[in-house]
Amino acid sequence: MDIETPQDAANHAVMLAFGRLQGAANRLEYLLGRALEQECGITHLEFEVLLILARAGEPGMSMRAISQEQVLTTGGATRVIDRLEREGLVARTQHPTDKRGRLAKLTPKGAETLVHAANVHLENIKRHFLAPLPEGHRERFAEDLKLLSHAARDALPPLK
Amino acid sequence: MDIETPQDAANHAVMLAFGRLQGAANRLEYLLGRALEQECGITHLEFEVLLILARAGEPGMSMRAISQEQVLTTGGATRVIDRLEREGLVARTQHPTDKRGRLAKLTPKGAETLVHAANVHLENIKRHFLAPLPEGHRERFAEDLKLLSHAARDALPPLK
DNA sequence: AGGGGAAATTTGCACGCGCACGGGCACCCG
DNA sequence: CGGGTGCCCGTGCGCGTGCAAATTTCCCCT
Repeated sequence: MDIETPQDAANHAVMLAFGRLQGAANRLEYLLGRALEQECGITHLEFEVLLILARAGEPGMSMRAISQEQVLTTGGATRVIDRLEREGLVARTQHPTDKRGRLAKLTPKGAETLVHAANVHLENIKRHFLAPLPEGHRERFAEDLKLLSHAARDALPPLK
Repeated sequence: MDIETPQDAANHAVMLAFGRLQGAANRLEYLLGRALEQECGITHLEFEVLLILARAGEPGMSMRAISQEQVLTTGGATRVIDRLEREGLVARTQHPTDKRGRLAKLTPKGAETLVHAANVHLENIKRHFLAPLPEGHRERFAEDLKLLSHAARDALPPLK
């Protein structure tokens, strides 16, 4: 037991650092998410999913695979893809060999929307994510983020 | 315009880095949040609010001030404090001079819960947040997080 | 070949939060 | 000193997501 009083907790450097990770991520998500919604008509989550589908390329991706790229249950993935499909940004196809599975892939309209949104998003990332960091810190910061993100992925059991 | 194809977007280093910030934060929040819920009976947000109240100390904090420490509307703050009050972890008092305002402060039970939760949380932070980072990177990483968090706070207009 | 357990997706339910509005109060200006 | 403007808090509504059950299909073992 390291922490014995509320003040110990309140001023703990490590806990503060973790709080700032959450704080930075939450504020940036809100800030940049609003911009995407207003200028492109998609939420930040939907943008990230389009990005994932762009990486996946041709055969498409299963609901489960999508859910594991984000912090989502398969049910959550179903509904995100539902919305994107309704908007015509994504198309579902049957899995070629497994009739249980369905694959989601970008439509041309989805690709177009993604490109537009990415330019909007990138501008905001530069302003709010890159600019505050000292020039010489950015590369190592990104590298550490990668380590953290991968470690967290490995530690997180697949959501139902 | 920098990005012209979905592939440009999918492989853009800066966008990838931002995605990893979100990914790491979301996964860690889920992972550590579940632990807090199961072992301490409070959500991660509730924990962060207890921490904020511990820092605030005696007079207490207004709903608005709480909402601005997190990414919350005042309505959201009202409801978080409602739950914490129902659990006996927080007490509301009238603002001494302004009859519109109410102040929330930790109860002894809240302080006790906070200390317990902080120890649980800290253990998980060490394992999932500190451990994946190389020894020599941690200090600068925390420093950069602080820069980012503060910049984002300054850029984010107060939520209604 | 048949059967049972596992897997992929979808869906009803519950819950938390942003949003926007309403009531009450403070402050300032005339 | 009175009225208007604006702030603080609380609440109804809508939406998105986790959770868990149900359905369909697959796959392995006997």
